Amino acid sequence: MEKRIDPLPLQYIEAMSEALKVLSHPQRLRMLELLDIRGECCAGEIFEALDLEQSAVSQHLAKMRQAGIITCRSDGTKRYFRIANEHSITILNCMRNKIAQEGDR
Amino acid sequence: MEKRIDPLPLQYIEAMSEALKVLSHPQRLRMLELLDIRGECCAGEIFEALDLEQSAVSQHLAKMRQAGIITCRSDGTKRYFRIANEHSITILNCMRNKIAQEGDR
DNA sequence: TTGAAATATTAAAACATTATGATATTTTAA
DNA sequence: TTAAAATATCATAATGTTTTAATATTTCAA
Repeated sequence: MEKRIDPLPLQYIEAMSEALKVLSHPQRLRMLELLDIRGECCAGEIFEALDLEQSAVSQHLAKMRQAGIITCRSDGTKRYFRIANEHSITILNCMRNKIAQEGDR
Repeated sequence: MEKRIDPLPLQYIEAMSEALKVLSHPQRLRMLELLDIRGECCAGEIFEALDLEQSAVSQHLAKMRQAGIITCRSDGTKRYFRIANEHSITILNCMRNKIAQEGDR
C-alpha cells in the first residue's frame, strides 16, 4: 500500500465525515459491537440486550443503514440487521486497539 | 488477531465515540489529511492551504489535540502540529479505502 | 377480518456543536 | 519597551443532533 500524495476531493471528505459521524455515538457503537459479536440481530434483541428505547434503536438503525454501515433483511414482522462490510469492523477494531494501547500506559 | 467476544466497558465506548466525533468533521478531516501529507504544519500553513478561518482552525486543532489525535511543538510564535499516532492514520486510510471501493461500483 | 407483535415514523423539546467576529495572549525583533 | 506576527480564547448566534412520547405501519396468526 503506497502513501497517498493528493488530498481527496471535497465530496469524498464529506462522505467520510458523514460515515464517521454516524459511528461517533455511544449507543450506535454499542449496537455495532453487538452485531459484530452476534453476527445478526433483530431490533428487539438489540434494545433488550442494550437496555435502550425501542424508538431510539429504530432511529439509530435507520441512520446506520442509510450510511451503508449495516444491512437488513425482513422475516415476518421482524427485521434482522448485520454489519454491511469490513470497513465498519476495521474502524471498530482500530478503536479497540487504540483504547487497549491507552490502557497499557 | 482473535475475534473479541466481550463488549467493551461503557467507559471505553464513550472514549471511542468521542474520538470518532472529533474525526467526523470535514474541516478537521482535511486538516488531518494535510498533516498526513506534509508531516508537519504550523497553524498558519493550515488555514492558508485549506482556505479556512484562523479562529476555526485554531479551535479545531485544540479539539484534535485534546482528543490525542495530533501533537504540537512550539517554535517562536509558531506552533507546529503533526499526527500523534498510527490509529488516526489507520482510520483515515480505512475511510479512503471505503470511499475508493464505493467509487468502484 | 381482527388483534397482537414488531418496527418505523413523527414532532417537539432538550441538548450539543459550529461559525463568526472581537479580543487576548505569547513571542520575538527592533 | 514596544510593535508586529502568530496563535488562542471568548461570546453568542446559527445549526444540527438526540431524546422522548405518541402514533402509524406492516405482518402474521387466530
